[in-house]
Amino acid sequence: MGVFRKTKSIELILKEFPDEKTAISVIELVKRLDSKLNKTTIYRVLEKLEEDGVLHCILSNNGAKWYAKCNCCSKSNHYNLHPHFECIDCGKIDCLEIKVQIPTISDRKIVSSQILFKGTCEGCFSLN
Amino acid sequence: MGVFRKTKSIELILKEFPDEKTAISVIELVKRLDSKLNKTTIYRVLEKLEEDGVLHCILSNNGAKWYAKCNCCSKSNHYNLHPHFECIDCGKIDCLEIKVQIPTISDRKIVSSQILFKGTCEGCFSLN
DNA sequence: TTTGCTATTGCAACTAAGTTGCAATAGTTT
DNA sequence: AAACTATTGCAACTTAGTTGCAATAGCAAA
Repeated sequence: MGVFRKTKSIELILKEFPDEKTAISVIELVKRLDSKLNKTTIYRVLEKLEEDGVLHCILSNNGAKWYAKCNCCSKSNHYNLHPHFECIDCGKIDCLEIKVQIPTISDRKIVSSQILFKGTCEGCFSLN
Repeated sequence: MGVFRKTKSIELILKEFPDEKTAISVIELVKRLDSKLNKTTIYRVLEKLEEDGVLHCILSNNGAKWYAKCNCCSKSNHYNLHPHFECIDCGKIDCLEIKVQIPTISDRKIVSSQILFKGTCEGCFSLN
């Protein structure tokens, strides 16, 4: 793809991503923009933004889709090897700026990875 | 839970797991056992077997649930830190017998992880 | 500014994974 | 054999995500 028109939908959706670390679930996005955009549009715009290297997709522990801004991706090469963190208390997911060593395995070729750590986030951690 | 009765359902479902490495998707399991078991039963038995440390659950790249036999879990402590591998050619998922270094992050406490590598598996690798 | 092209959107209907409530069935213990 | 209750099957439901199509709206050229 790549025929990018500056539409209201793209603007509204991107406005929901405040920084490069915080992810938002599609469900939350559909709820927030319910009065302004159709859910089909939201799904389609997210898909396109992912293809174009603007957002990347994360699967939460229960299988729901979350999205976050990319800060080092290109259209052709999604740098999706950074790990994510899901808080088991508040449920939020964010990107971790650390690298995890990808192993080499004989007879197999690893081309990408999906790493989700679960635990207690900063906010919930300090509440205890 | 833990009130384990030796039922036909448990026997039939466990029979589908040939070894400790190969995972099966719930969808595949429902298809295979369609004539013998109701899908509700399958979901419920899998959930219980997971709680009891007999099986563990893996999320595939598209969010579908897969299960595989545990070989070092207990009821109270699921050892689910081993990574999994999903083949982008044939789609199969299996368990990797390697350890991945879990990092420490300040202000957060990691209690579990979910690591999925994607690429080409042994079988598909040798076909190319 | 207007026209025309076509990417994008909204709508309604659909698909499919997974869940729920309840009555019937079948392990297990006495 | 009887009784207790965990387990199962069924049907109906929930909900994330998809599809087809007609209407709309960016954008470029005239």
